[in-house]
Amino acid sequence: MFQSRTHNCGELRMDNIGQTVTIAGWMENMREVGQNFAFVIVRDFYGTTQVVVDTEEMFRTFKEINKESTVQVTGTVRERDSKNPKIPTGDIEIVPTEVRVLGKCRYNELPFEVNRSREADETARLKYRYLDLRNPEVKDNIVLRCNVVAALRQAMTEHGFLEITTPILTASSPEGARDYLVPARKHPGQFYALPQAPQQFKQLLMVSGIDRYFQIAPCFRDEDARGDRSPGEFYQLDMEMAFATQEDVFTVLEDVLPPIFAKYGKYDTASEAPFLRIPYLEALEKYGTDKPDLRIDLICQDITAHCQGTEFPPFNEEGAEVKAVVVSGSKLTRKQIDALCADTEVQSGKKPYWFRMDENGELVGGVAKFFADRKDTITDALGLQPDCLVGIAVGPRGQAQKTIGVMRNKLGAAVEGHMKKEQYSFCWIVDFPMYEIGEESGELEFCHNPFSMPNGGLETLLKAERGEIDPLAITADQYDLVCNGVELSSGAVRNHDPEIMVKAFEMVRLGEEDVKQRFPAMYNAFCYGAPPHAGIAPGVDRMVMLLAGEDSIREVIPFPMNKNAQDIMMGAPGTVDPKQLEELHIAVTAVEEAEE
RNA sequence: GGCCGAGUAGUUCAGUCGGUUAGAACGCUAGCCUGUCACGCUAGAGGUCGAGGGUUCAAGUCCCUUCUCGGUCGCCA
Repeated sequence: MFQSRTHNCGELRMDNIGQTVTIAGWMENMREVGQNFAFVIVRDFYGTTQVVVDTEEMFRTFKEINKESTVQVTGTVRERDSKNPKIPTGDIEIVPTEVRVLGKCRYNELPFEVNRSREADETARLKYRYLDLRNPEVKDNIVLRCNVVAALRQAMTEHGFLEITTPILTASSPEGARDYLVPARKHPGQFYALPQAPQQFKQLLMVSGIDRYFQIAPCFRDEDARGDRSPGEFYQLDMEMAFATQEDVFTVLEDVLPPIFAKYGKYDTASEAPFLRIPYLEALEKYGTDKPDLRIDLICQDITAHCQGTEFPPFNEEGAEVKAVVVSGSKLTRKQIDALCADTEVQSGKKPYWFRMDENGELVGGVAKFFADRKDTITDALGLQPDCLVGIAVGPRGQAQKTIGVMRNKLGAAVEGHMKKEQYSFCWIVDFPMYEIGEESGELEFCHNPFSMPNGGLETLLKAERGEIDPLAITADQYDLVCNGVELSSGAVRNHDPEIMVKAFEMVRLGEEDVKQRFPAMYNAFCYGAPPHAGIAPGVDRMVMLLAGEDSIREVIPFPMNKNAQDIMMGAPGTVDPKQLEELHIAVTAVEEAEE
């Protein structure tokens, strides 16, 4: 029979010497170092403890047990002959008197070695996630996640926020990502949708008089995965404040996040409150992206004016802008530069160019010859010194910015001394435009979401309507929190006025009926007296990923799905019993047909 | 959906110009070893080279098709 443990595998010390103890855990290893003499390592959540085997009977007992079986060991604690300072329990060992197998591991060969699971094929890790999680390095990320979530809860509660859960089965939202749908048994042909975010509910809570709301909220979006984006589902620290401005929201996060990053982060936090605020357009111009990695000290520049009249055709294309990023002290070889340019082209969709100033102050390599007739001007404009490498992007503004932004990241990481990798650098991106010209439609569309309050309110929209200002110049108090080039969070001061909401929709050729139809609950609620309100929703998974210093978001999710949104451990998604489909009034078209 | 990369022993990988019996490390099995801690030493077992087709006297290697996984772009209010 299984008895209670007296100790876990991480706590025995010199003080326990002489005591009779019972531990339990997984048999990690058996090192046979002599005839009928061996060391057995037992591992549990808390650590590992060494059991010394020095009788023929015990040796035979342990030798029959497959690694990774669970065992219970009762014995006496004694001081080790040779101690191991690398292990917390390294001063002691247990001389066993009784050993019991609690859960047999039936296989003497595992899909991977537990302690080296991070090197194993990801598919195998995900299929045998329970083995993967036995690896302390893997488990620690999940423990970190628990600690971070607990700290977030505590901090938000201390700031007067109430944690309120909102429905998981709700209505499909007409905007945004693809929905996950759930058939409604009692309503043939109708569907619930899993929430992409609790956006509308939290705004309704504001109208309800809840002053400060938060939730560690599950969000569901049926979009493709990325390294930093889990397919299907993820968690946000969703929050909203009534009678609040953008600054009020910033103050809360600048108060809540830094201590958590300081306590649980792998690196130091470089940013102090208030975090740097960068207007959206300035971010695009200086960093080539709206999620700049401020650990890199490079700034992009526009050199369009200096490229007029060059012999290089791309510089002279209609509407082309030329952007440059200069990195000093470059020792990159021609081969390295080419590889870097190729990577940039893959990621930005546009080939970048380059030239450099050599150690003698001559412009050489790449497109250098096109600048030969204006060497002094360009040297002056870019502040070139010997051993400077210049990355160049050409194209319509957006394309050129994107390309130079990718180039900036790559050069910053590749050239010594331009990136402080081991720190957290925060910034707010502010003043997002309210509208943009849609690439497909060619007409005015909402740039991000339609819930934001345009700066200047109704008056601004009316001016735009009268043609007094460019609608593209209208900004919103909409903001992103960025850390190390990762978009941690997006938020806004919301539009709480039905009249302004309708007007905002009219700008994109929609009207009152569209607002009512798409957001009936919110529109109705706002007609009953809504407070001005603002909020934000930092991604929990991404935050933990940054804190853990991981590049893949799957390392901080307990049971992640693979790239194709499959849980190969559980077999999801999978087919279901025809009877279930019948109850749900669902007919499945032949898959082949669906794929045609 | 596009592009790039990968798929060879239980695992991680190597495999030259197409050429004899497809190798290494870890793991596994057996033996040796009384202070190991990534224990060490000796020996052994273990392969549908992702799948299908083709070229060839001969294919892990070349060609075509296809599947799977990863990265990336699209997408992600």
